[in-house]
Amino acid sequence: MREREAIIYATVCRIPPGRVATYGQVARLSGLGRMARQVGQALAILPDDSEVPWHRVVNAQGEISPRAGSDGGAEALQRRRLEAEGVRFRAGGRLDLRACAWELAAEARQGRG
DNA sequence: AAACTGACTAATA
DNA sequence: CTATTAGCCAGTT
Repeated sequence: MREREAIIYATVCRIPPGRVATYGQVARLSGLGRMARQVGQALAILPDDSEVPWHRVVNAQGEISPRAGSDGGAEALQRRRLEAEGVRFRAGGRLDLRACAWELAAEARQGRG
């Protein structure tokens, strides 16, 4: 396990249930700057049943990022897990980042806004 | 070393 | 909204 991956996993584990974060956001919060792609790579080597809530990471478009060489099983699993946490998708498989995006500042506000 | 690839993102038309 | 372009960085061949 490389250090970078450990940092990324730690950050992903900080995403609360029912909320999502973007790859770039995770990279930044991990102090990795523009390494959004590395976040994806780190999550890619993760097993589907990992304790890391990888399903709470989506792309900047607010949609589940398509995997390469997959039948869509992982994407379907990700969506099911998010829906199970209360994240609701809009038509087109997209979700409202404005509603369920993980905002650190919101942790203190808790509903104000 | 060079080329290619990938669970990305922002800007532009 | 879609499509294209440019930037990004690490891993693999």
